[in-house]
Formats: sequence, C-alpha cells, structure tokens
Amino acid sequence: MSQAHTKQTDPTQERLLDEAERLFANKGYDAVSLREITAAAGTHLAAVNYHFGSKENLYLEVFRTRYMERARKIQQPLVELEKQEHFTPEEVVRTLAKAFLSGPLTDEERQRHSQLVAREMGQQSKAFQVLSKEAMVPFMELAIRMWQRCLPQEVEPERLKLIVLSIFSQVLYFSFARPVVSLATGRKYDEEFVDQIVEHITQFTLCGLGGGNGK
Amino acid sequence: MSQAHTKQTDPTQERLLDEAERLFANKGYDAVSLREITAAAGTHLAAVNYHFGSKENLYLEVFRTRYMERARKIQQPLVELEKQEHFTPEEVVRTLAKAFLSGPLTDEERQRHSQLVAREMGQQSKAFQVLSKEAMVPFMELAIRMWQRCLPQEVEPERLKLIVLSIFSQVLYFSFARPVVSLATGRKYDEEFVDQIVEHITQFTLCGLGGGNGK
DNA sequence: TTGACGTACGAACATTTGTTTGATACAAAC
DNA sequence: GTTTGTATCAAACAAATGTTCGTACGTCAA
Repeated sequence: MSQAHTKQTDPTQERLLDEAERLFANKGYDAVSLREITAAAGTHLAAVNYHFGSKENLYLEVFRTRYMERARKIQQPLVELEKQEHFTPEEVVRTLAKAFLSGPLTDEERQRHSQLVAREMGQQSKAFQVLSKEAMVPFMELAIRMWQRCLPQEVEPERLKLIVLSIFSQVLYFSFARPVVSLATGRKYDEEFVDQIVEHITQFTLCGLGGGNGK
Repeated sequence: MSQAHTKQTDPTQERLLDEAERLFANKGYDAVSLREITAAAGTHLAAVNYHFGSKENLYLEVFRTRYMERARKIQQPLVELEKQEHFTPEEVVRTLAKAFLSGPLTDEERQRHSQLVAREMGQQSKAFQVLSKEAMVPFMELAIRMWQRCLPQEVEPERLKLIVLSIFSQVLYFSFARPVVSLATGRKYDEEFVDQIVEHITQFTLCGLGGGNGK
C-alpha cells in the first residue's frame, strides 16, 4: 500500500521527481510513460505507484515540490528589492525580467520552468491550481504592490494588472518560444542575447508604464 | 492502400479534419485517440488511416489546411492595410492586435488557433515547420515591412524584430492564457474586455515603439 | 452481366499504457 | 531470534492505443 508523503528526502523519490520533471517538461504529461521515467531514474516501474500512488500524483508532486521551489527562487530578487527603502520602476521591471530570463536558476531549469507553466496553461489539470494560486497570483500581487509604491503618479489597478500580464507574457514567451525567437532573429540564446532581451523588455515596459497615449 | 490527397472536398475528410482540429487543440496530440476523433466525426476507426495514412499525417494535414486557412484570414486585415497609401503605426498595432483577438474569426476558432500554436511551440513536431515558415515568419516580415514604411524615424531591424516578438507574445498570451488572465483580473472574456485588451496592447506597444528610455 | 475501382466498415493485430500483485531483502525494535 | 515495517523488484494484469486485414457496398465502363 502506498505511503503518505514522508517529509524526509528519500533518494529514490528525489531521483523520480527529478527525472519526471525533466521529461514532463520536455515532452508533456501524456507523451511520457512511467517506464521511461523509472528507467531514467534507475529504478523499477512499481516504484512510482509505491512512492506516489499514481502517475497523476507524481505529476502533481513535481509541481508541489520542484516547481514551487524554483518559483520561490525566481521571486526572491523581487522580494529582496521590496525590503529596500526606495526603488525605481526601472529596477522593478529589470529585476523581474532578469529573475525569469537570467536569474538564479540554471538555463536548463529556466526552460523546464517555463515549459511546465506553458503546458499547464493550455492543459488545465489539477496542477494549474497549485501553479496559479501559489505562484502566479502572489507574484502578480507582489509586482503590483511594488509599482504602486514607486510609481510617480497613481495608476488604476485595472491598468496595472494588464501591464503586469503584458510583462509576464513577454517573459514567458521569450523563454518558452525560444525556437520561434531564434528563427525570427537568427540569434542563439547566449548570454549576450539574453541580456539584450532583458534590456528590451525593460525599456519596452517602462514606456508602456509611463505614458498614456504616446502617438 | 492510402490515397494521395484529393484536392476535392470529401465530406468525410472534412469532418475528420474538423473534429481532429477541435480535439487536438483542446487536449493535445497525445491525449486524443483516433477512436475519439472518428467517433466525433461520425465515421469508423479505419477511415483515418485510409484518408490520411496515419495519425501523425492527420495532425499535419490539420495544420496544412485548417490552420493555414485561418492564418491567412488573420493576416488579411493587415494585408489590406498595407495596400493603402498611408497608415500610422497606431493603425498597424491595433489592426494586428484586433486581427488576433477580435478579428474575422469566431471566438472558438481563435481559441483553437492559439492553442495549436502554443502547443506546437512547446512540442516542436513536424507541424512546427509548417507553422513557422508559412505563417509566423511571413507575418512577422509583413509587420516589420509596414513599420519601416510608416515609422517617423529609422529603427534598426534588430530592435524592430524584438518589438514584433513582444507584440506577438502579448497577443498569444492574452488569447491562450485566458484562465490566468481571467483569474488575475476577475474579468470574463466578453466583447468589452477584449476591446479593452486590444486597446491596452496598442497603447503599451506604441509607447514602446516611440521612445527610447522613458523613465 | 461482368469487371474494376474507390469507399466504408467491422474485426483483429501487436504494442504500449497505468496499475496491481506477490515475493524478496534489509534494517531496526522488542 | 523473532517480529515488524519499509523499500525494492519482476511478473502479470486489464485496458487502450495506432495500425492492418478482409470484406461488403456502391458506381461507372466495357
């Protein structure tokens, strides 16, 4: 019979979560078989149902642990910035963009992260609730809170929300749709190009924040 | 033996393409079975392999016909605008955003379209080539061409490409990530909200286009 | 009528899927 | 030493998958 989640770190569980996340992110939930995952994790098929009960539970656990752990890492730079006395809108945007595109994670982790999000947005399984309620919504609220503190003039929350969504859309797109971006620009995703993207998003957003009708 | 694509419109083929597209868009390639598709199309299992040869070929044919047909419809308003003597940057952006978000398609068609794109961007099957080479790249080139014609000052193509990608990211996101957007804003996707989104993207982009560092 | 051909359909195919079972090894507790 | 509980593993399970085969129905030409 399957055991409830031991808060301890079982090495087999860890390996299963690692490989499961990697494969789920790369190929999607339905395209990955438990045999593929367990083979990659160097264990046997029944281990999944022993440790997690089912394939779906393994998928959910990937979000509850691996995904959320990284989501917190991504938020961290912005949380730090909020503790400071003063900060500019430019700092907020750049910190946010950097956190996603060149932040504390490795490049592979970043790709996994955005792939998991993007897949879940189109799929809407139970993991979507974890993702939205525990990661996206709090992050959005944090960003909005910070802008309301540092923006020179008052901005209605309606518009602020749309702006935050526009930023998220860019960050997610430039990180998820790499093939399209590379194809369109002819650029590889090296450090220089990523810095350029961060700078582009920052400038692009700052202007959108500042002005009303800039025709 | 399977027959090559008859250019004629076979009613069974048509129904299969319709239902296949709907289900592929909603659930993803791997999550849909041929039995599900054929049942929805009111025919038998073997029909797919008879008319299209394989499941993968059916999927590709969805992109080659249904998808591309709509992609052309979406591009149409912008193509029309290009024929005119004069147009403003604002018109270009608004036309582009409108084409995707409230354009000539029905709401259901729009959702299918963006879902297919988003799935393919993360999946990268053979359909991605059709999608990028025949739909996205030409569309991007059209947009860039138009901006270079109507922008007051010269803008380097590098930056222009990034700007176009930023627009695409927003358009795709607001159309694909509806659950997130609704959850974040508390708004339903009614006509009023969509108009608001179009207006938001237009203004957001125009400012990003116009200014350098607008701190 | 006969033959040929394109289409439709049911049944079966071999794989692959997630899940379950039963047995084994190992460690700690009594 | 015995017991108890946990982790590991191979084997088998039923269900679902994409694909193939054989056949029947129709239409048009000879």
